[in-house]
Amino acid sequence: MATSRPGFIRKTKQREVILSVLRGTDTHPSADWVYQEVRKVLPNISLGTIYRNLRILVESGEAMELAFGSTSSRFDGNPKNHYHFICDQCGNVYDLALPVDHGIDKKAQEISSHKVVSHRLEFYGVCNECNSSNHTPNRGS
Amino acid sequence: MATSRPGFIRKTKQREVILSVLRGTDTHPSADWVYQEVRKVLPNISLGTIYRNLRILVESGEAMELAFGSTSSRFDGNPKNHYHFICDQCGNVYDLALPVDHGIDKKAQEISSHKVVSHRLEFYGVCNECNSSNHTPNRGS
DNA sequence: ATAAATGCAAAGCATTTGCAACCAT
DNA sequence: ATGGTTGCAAATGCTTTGCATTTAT
Repeated sequence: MATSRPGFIRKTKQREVILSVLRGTDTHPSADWVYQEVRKVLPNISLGTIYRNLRILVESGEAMELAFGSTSSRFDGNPKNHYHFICDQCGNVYDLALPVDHGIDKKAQEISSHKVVSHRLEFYGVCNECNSSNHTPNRGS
Repeated sequence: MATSRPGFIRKTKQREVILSVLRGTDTHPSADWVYQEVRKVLPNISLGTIYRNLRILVESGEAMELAFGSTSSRFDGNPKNHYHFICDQCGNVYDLALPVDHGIDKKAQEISSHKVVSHRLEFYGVCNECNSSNHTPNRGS
């Protein structure tokens, strides 16, 4: 009789594909981008399922949710803390190889008296790509 | 004839009050909170005007927009860069007196090859207030 | 067999926008 | 007088949710 336990999370094709899509890119995609990708494999999947599973993945620590402007969230298949660079011009998000500074949490805790357990650090500016296209001299026109 | 210049931003009672409300609090309020406050002074103001003006203030550098979770944006009347602490439990946002590390932008630029111009740093954990209510021993029940 | 998960569509919310009236310049 | 600004309401866009059905266990 103990064939099912309440609170158990089943393994489904949908969640499997969603996670693999997320792991297979470094573009920090939106839910909709994931949707379009997953649809290539599972044409009948619904957006609702994408959102539900992204949430499950984030809550179980297998993925990370990134919220920048007031626009849509982006997701990262790499769950361990790392820093990002966001291009002010094209909006692309890049991973940074900068080592994570764990000491800073302690420092913040000392001066604030709150219990600090983590931090999030993002850099802004103009990315490589945008920068080079801007500098392209436009002879003509 | 030169009585009006295109692109000029007029001074209005509405924007004035919005900015003063924003400057008058350290709670990093949402647009709706600002709306409710401003309404006490200007009962006929509309939410749309709040949003339009918050945007103008942010773009002109007089305020700052903070986006954390996928919920609503919060605004900060202090436009110069400083760090925040967000309580995972109650969601409150606090300013931190931690000095801003400008050198870190340079470091990020070196290892990334992007043009880094600024950064944003947020700490997470449990705030003072939540922490003490949690630790209150519950004798009885 | 059973409850978790899905697909679908409707609902929810924060934010934006079109437009006629209004008002600062 | 002119065009930026407002209030209002409708529209948008992302995300969530209710429900009947399907599916993993």
